[in-house]
Amino acid sequence: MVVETTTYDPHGFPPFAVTVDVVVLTMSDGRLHVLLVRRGVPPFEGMWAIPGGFKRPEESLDEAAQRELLEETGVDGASLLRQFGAYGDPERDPRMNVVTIAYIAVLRDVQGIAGGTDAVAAALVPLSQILNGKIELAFDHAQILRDAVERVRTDLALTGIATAFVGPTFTLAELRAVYEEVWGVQLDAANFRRSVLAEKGWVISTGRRARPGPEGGKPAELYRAGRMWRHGAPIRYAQPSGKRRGSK
Amino acid sequence: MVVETTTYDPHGFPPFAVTVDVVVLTMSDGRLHVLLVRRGVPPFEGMWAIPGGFKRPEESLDEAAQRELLEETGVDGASLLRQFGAYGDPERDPRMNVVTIAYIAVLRDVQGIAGGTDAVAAALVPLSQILNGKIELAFDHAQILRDAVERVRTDLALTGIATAFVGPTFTLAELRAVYEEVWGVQLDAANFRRSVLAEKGWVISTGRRARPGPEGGKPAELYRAGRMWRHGAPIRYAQPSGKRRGSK
DNA sequence: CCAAAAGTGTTATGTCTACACCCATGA
DNA sequence: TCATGGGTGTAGACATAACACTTTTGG
Repeated sequence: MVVETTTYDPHGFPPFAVTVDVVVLTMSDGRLHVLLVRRGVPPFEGMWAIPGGFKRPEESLDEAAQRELLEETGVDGASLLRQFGAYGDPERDPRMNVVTIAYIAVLRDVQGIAGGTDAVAAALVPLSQILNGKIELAFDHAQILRDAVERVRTDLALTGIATAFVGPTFTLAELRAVYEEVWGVQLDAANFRRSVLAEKGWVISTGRRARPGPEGGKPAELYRAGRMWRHGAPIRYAQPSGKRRGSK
Repeated sequence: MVVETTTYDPHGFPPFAVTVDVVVLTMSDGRLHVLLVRRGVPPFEGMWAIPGGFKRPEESLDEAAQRELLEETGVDGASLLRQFGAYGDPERDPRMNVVTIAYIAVLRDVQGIAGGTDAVAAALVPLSQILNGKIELAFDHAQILRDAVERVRTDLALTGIATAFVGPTFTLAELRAVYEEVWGVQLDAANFRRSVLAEKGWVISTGRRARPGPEGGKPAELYRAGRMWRHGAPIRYAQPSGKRRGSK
């Protein structure tokens, strides 16, 4: 079979449609949200779906994902995109054979994130609504989304993805909230702080301070992300065993 | 653009060829090896390439990978296959637009691993020969292989992939050798043993013992993999900082 | 007997966790 | 002044790394 696999005829191949889907994740109101679009035509008319579109012959997969992200959110950021899976079951689209390459894009919460697109058709939906089955998604998009969340969970401990959820400057409480929400745990604020500050290069103090919330409290120091996040993360994966406390 | 992405015409899409490539990794003679096939026709005639082939319209990506693995190695094991990336640069195949979905398959070393295929055209090649550029690969296969190795490295700490490199029963030295070779580190045999035996469910003693090597030594106990490997690995990632010693 | 590799014991060091306590702010 | 969250200190539990030492084999 080696011969077959290495000497294929350029013209005798089965053609497929190739699409790129982008799972846009963001932290809104302390909760993980995903950007979904509502389908206007069959199949799955009226259902929510992950935004995506055809790969063009002249662009790479990464470029296609970047283009889709720009079209859907107005955000131009190749660095935010991360490919995490390909889906090609013959039945995944009832009309035709479609192979889709799925990407994750982590954005910090932006008001009017769906501004560049039709406001009625796109919305930020709380992830919990989908994971618990309250909202059904078109095609195999529920599975794709579950896989995306799982990938973000592991990437949180392995890469600097956490800093993509927060703004260019952030408090350590904001950063901690990302880990707590994505992993579903409570992290000790004191120990979290020490882990992140232990090594120079994770977070860099800006000297400025955030305004306390409406209920008071000491103003938190504002940091920006250091270079170390390119090589990993300072926080290890914590089991979601709710026996921890914050700094309430 | 939402409308465009959700209402595409089933007949107006750009067609692509979709292939599945399988990076078959194995531990041979204490070294990580990859199964390659030699191309018999242009382009890249005579060069080594990762085995693969077209996805068929009626099969899923996983099934296509499983079929390719069976055809190339005679091994039937869906559980060994792990999808890790998709590659679709327009220029990656000079003849046509090909999107390939790449899989890793970890096998224990088998004599005649390429037995089901043309023996002249397939071979197990030491990974070092490719990573250091001694052997050039066709297409973007060098990149695919680098990505595969990187994925195996992280999976080693996160999944039970280490046990796929060894046989159904194995000594702890064999298991340790997998980590040492893939990570490029030396692990303390005593501490490795304790980590793996600390929790019941990683390895299970068979009661039998392996024959010592040609240079003597105490016969090592033979273990089989427990159920815990489904949920992770007992060994944490160790930096390749050669300042450790084995139990020589 | 010796060399080699498996396997056990031990100890210093480092990391993690939990929680007490102080600080700075809004109301 | 009180409530709220930011930020520091610290003691015990736990994990890790290093390596001495014992065991069991082949030659």
